[in-house]
Amino acid sequence: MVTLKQLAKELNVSISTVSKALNNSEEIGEETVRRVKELANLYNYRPNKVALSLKNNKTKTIGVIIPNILNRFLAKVLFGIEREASKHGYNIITCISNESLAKEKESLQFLANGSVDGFILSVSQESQMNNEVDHFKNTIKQGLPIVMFDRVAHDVMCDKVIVDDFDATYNATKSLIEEGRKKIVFISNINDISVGKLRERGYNKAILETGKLEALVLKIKKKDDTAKKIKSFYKKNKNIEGVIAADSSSGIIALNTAVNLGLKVPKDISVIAFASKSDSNHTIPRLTTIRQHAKVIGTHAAELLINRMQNTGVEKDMKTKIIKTSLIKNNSTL
Amino acid sequence: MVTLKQLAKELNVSISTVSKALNNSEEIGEETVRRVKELANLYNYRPNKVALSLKNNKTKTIGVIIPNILNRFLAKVLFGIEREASKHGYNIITCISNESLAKEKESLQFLANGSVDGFILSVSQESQMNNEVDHFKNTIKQGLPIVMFDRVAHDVMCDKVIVDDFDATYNATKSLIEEGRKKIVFISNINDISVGKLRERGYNKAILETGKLEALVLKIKKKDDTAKKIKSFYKKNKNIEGVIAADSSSGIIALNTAVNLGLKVPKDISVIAFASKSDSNHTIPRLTTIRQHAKVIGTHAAELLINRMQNTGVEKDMKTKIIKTSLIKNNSTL
DNA sequence: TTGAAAGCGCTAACAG
DNA sequence: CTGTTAGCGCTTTCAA
Repeated sequence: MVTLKQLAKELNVSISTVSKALNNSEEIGEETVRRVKELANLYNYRPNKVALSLKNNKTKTIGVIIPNILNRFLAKVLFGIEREASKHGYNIITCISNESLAKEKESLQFLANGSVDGFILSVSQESQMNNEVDHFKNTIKQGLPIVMFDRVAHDVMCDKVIVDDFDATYNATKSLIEEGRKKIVFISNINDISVGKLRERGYNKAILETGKLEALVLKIKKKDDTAKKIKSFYKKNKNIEGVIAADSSSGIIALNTAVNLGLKVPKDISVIAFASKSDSNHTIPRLTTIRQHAKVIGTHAAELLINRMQNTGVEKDMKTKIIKTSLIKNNSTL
Repeated sequence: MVTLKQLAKELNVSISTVSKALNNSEEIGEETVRRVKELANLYNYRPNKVALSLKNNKTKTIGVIIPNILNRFLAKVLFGIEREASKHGYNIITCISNESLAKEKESLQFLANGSVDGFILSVSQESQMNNEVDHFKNTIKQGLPIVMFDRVAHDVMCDKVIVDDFDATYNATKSLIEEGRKKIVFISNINDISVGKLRERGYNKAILETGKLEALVLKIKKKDDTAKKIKSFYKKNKNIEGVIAADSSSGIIALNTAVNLGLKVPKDISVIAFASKSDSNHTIPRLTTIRQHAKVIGTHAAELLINRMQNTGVEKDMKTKIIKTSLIKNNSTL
């Protein structure tokens, strides 16, 4: 990489002259500016980012810590973050916590040494289960803003972007009830994280409100064979007419298993799941989904953080944005 | 963030004393070391990463440029890269090219200003279609090593990690032939990228070798409705007995569509696809897959790059690692 | 119109 | 054993 020093030497002027010329300072003579720019172009000069960061005490870099990159929703949010950040001239450094509190802490520490100007993150499962939030609070105390999305820690004061999980399942369940479905089951493999619990509550409320239907919940553990579990559930509980799935995997498998057992979807049974467009393209009939608008969530998170970083913490009121889900009716519902 | 300066002031010693004490230099007195470390601990001192980068002229950061984070394979590779990099104390800065040449170039330029010590990337579709490689060559000429994975540019001299795409479909196709399948179709939605073409050739070779079977290729474009296209293909070409899919989406839809048309899988028709474990868990019967060991690819790519960066380009011979795929037989084949 | 110098935070050679 | 100084690449104030 060429430096100002080298350009200066070759042009027989001082470093500061070169710097000013490249930054279009009024101070420098027209001719000099021309010469400097010409040579800089020739050598494809780019100001050293590290030096600038040191000088300005900011890196124009965002640390993103996500629990699991293989989760399509989280990957999509990351996509949204990257796009928005990139638009504003920010880079993102990505760390994957793997749902582990230790890795989450470590990443936070590792980046809170001048590597980044702020964080966007979704809380790991382990942190949520242990209700551990000190590492977040410490980071914020150090002057590094955090924006949390989706799985947030409510007792940490920071900007947040969340989904209307409760309403989403409440409405989805009601829509099945309106179809005339009686035996509706809620299936989830994310019952130990905050959003999973909210989704279950939304379902429960809708069921309880009817005053006659009974709540049926099937919780799937990581180590379970989902297909087996759902199949045996269908066999034990005859005449299930509706499925609300808290995650795409459960939803897809619930649909396919129903078909496999000879049920007609949606004639005999309706299925709705939190899932993506591509998921619904992969089932026959196409899965009715609750869409979370992951990219939008990412965009908003990045926006909030960039604002916060630029207004150097002047506003102290923290915002929580709720991105409403949409119920996209495809062919797995009436 | 606390700096050496502040610690020095508070302790009434010089900055270099503090620095040396923290770095366990022999030069400093035991008592001083103790005092310094104590205060540093109290204030949770961390050496400023940016200052270190400037000083050492390296950032311990890897730039990763991937075409599409929503592609499960690529996301998995990213996971592998992150894990390996993290193990060696490296951070990763992620850019998403979105299959665009312009964005790829821009990301490369944007990071080649001291932000990163090297790159790991998979070539964007547009770059591959236009056979554009100058931006890679320039980056390497600037002294920044590149490791390419999966979609590589053969005429760029750099380390590479690839998959045995040709052999994978060749072997998969042969396994269907050995099952006694006659009408075997190759379905692909990635026909404009290098690996897609290799996969088609592997299939063709196996078919041609039989001397009697006929190659049948169904290419799907991004804008196509895959389900519709496959359905009408099945209807026009009666008695298809085997499917080799170059991508998971085509494979899943081919399987589901067959079932939907009343075919028995695998009795009437076998399906094999490049896909992940979770994909095969999402179909009934479970999809037989060609696994690419994406995480391993990521691990190797990171290893190669870290080696290259540490051996300051002494070895000039570039390595190409081939990660062999595995054919995992599930229930969509005999 | 140009240049010298200081400073961002750190390390390390050299001096005391 | 501790401190001074220079330097990484850059910007910016102040001096010429």
